[in-house]
Amino acid sequence: MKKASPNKQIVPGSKLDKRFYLQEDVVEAARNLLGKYLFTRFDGQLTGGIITETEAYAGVIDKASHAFGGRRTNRTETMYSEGGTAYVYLCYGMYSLFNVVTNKKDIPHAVLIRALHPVVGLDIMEKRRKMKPASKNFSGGPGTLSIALGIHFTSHNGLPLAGSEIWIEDRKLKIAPSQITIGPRVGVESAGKDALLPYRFRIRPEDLLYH
DNA sequence: CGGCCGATCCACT
DNA sequence: GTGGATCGGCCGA
Repeated sequence: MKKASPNKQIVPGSKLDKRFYLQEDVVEAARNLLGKYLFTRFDGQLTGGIITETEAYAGVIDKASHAFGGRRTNRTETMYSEGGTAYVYLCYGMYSLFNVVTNKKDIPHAVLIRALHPVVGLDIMEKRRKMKPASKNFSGGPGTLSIALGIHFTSHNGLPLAGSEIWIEDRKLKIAPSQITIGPRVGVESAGKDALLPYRFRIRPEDLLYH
C-alpha cells in the first residue's frame, strides 16, 4: 500500500477577488482564509505559504479590536479601508503583525494571520529568519511569519491585496471542518467576555504535513 | 510631555 | 514557566 507523502506541488492559483474580501461575516472570513496561500514579492523575491491559523476581529463591537467603539486614530485608519487592504502594525515594539481587512469601507473588520506553513521561496525566507524552514517557530506565529515574508509595518500597511506586492491565492487546498480547531483568541485577556469568543481558527498541526 | 502597555518571541531555568 | 527586548500608540496632565 502506498504511503502518504507530503505534496508540495504548486497548483495554479487565482487571487482572491473583491467578493471574498467584502464578505460581511468576518468570522467566516477568518475560517475561509485557512488553507489559502499568502505571497509576497519584494525586489523580485517570491515567498509564500499556506495560512494555517487566523483570528477574526469584529470591529466596533469587539473589545479586542483596535477599532472597538469606533475608535479612529492614525493607526486604526487602515482598518476602515475597503476589504482587501493589508493592515500591518507594530506589536511589542519589534514585530509587524499582518491583518487582512474585510467588509465594506468604514466597517473595520480584520483577520489576523497568525501562522503560515512555508512553501515557496524557502531559501529566501531562511535568510530572513536566519533559521531553517523546518525549524520549530519558523513562521508559526504572527511576528515570525511577517519576518519570513519580509512584511514590515512601515512599508506595507495599507497596501491593496488586489494590486501590490502582497496577495492571497486560492489554490484549491481543501480544509475539512474536522481539520479545524476553534478556540478563543490569543493575548486578548483584557477584552472582558469578548476574550472568550471562539474567533481563532487553526489547521491541526498533524494535518499540516499532508496537503 | 511622561508613562504605561501591547493581537510577540526567544533564551534561559 | 518566566522575564527581557524594544518602541509607537494612546491617554491623561
